[in-house]
Amino acid sequence: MHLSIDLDSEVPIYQQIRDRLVEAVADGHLGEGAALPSTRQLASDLAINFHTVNKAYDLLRREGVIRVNRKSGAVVRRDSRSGPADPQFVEEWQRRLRTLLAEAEVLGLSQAEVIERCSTVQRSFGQARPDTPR
Amino acid sequence: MHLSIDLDSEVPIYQQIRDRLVEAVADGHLGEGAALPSTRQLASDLAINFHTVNKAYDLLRREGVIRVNRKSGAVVRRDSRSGPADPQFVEEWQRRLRTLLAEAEVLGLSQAEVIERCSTVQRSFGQARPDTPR
Amino acid sequence: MHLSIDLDSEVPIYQQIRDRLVEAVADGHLGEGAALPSTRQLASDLAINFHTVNKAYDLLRREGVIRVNRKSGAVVRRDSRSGPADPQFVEEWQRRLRTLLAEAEVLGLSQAEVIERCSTVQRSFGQARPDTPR
Amino acid sequence: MHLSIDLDSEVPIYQQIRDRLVEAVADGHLGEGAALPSTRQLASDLAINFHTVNKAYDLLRREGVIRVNRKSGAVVRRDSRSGPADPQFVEEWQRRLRTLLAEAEVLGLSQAEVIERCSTVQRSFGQARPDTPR
DNA sequence: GTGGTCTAGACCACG
DNA sequence: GTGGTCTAGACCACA
Repeated sequence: MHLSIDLDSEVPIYQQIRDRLVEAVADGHLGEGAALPSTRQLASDLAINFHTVNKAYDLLRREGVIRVNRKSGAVVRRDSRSGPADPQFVEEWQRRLRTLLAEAEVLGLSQAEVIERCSTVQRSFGQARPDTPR
Repeated sequence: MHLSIDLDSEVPIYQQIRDRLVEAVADGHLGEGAALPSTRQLASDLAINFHTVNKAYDLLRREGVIRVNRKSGAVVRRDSRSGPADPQFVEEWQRRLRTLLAEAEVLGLSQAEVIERCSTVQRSFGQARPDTPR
Repeated sequence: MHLSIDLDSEVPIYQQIRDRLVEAVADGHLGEGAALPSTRQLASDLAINFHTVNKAYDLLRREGVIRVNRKSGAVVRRDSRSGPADPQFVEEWQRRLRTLLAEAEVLGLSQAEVIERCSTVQRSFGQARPDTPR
Repeated sequence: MHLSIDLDSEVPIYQQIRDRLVEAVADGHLGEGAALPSTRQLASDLAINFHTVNKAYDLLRREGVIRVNRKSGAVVRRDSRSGPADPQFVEEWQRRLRTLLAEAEVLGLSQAEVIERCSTVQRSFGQARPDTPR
């Protein structure tokens, strides 16, 4: 398991870990039931402190993405086939979508181009998991 | 000019101000050349420190969204008709898009529904500025 | 004997076993003198390590709920008809009661509703053991 | 603000802090809007590390009991007059109630005595806030 | 001055 | 061997 983390980014490291793992679940590299590396292992790989990884995992656990088991470590609990999640999360997600699309407008990206980029990203999610009907 | 700010959000206030203003530009409430309220005025309206507003304006300036002039105050420099912006910004935007779409997958939103939501938001941007050709 | 255990709960498994067994004694499914399953049997049923079951039984033994005998296994030592227990246990129990009731207040449950819920649970305890005078 | 914490308890310190604060909210010592001491201040008072207090506050924040503001610190967000909370929390609360009442049975407390103890505790909650109708 | 992040290391609980 | 807790201290972001 390799995650590309930027130690100099203004985005907190634990948040980057969380984001990369969510992406890995979305694109099918980590399916439901897949085991994540142990906190200390991943911390060692990324050359960071294990508490930072711990915080990322804890965040994912609270979001319902993984479950953490003292014995077997962290395991993916829900992926794109797990059905709808908490409406509250969806609402919050929608707010961020609005902001991101507003930024695209100001950046001068046309609405059609934005939709095209969305579709491209979505297709990349399907690739590692081609058997899933949509 | 009214901006809805949540003082208890985990999102920094200056970031919220920046986000709301970007949205105002995107939906046409603030077109190119439009004047933003003075920092002290806005700070007073929102009952916050004017340094916080200053920080938001400075962020928008560095992003190329507004132009700040000592005597005429802050003015919108670019809106959705201003043509393409710095490719570096676009690249960074694309990364955040990928993360946001990955979250949607994990939340269980179908790809079609996500595209639909994007389109809906984009249409809401067009409404206050119907004269803009696309 | 079937106990519902959640392997992913934040509550330790041995604690869950202990809790379920205490509830089984309270609701009359396990009366004074009743034999508990052997540690290896129960561990096999729950698909967990038998050391974990051992730990639960040891906890119950120290609490005075069961008696453990090398050849006859674990037997219920006291149930609701056994008379008052160690005042120290009662005192500690009372502290936890206070915390739990405080949580109910903060959750917005009315005091009357809380009492009602208590009574309902207590009635469920009486059902499997209707002969006990109160 | 003084909280009685047992450093030698098997209950984690951050959990004890959380429990004591919930009780303080329930009994009216901390009403809605009341300010909690700063994390570092409370840590100093209790002679513990501020990270431990931090964790307690974070827990309360996630439970919806307090809100945390970079400027003004932690403030009580909901007390017993705030109306019903998340049904999921209530359900989890009910499970713990069942376990606690089962323990009372096994301890030899009569059902009537348990109800009496509940009522006594509840009356103590009303004392510091006598104006609240129930 | 407030909380948030990250590091570092020790010790414990769990299974 | 896994995660959880606590301590300790540095540095930064926010308002």
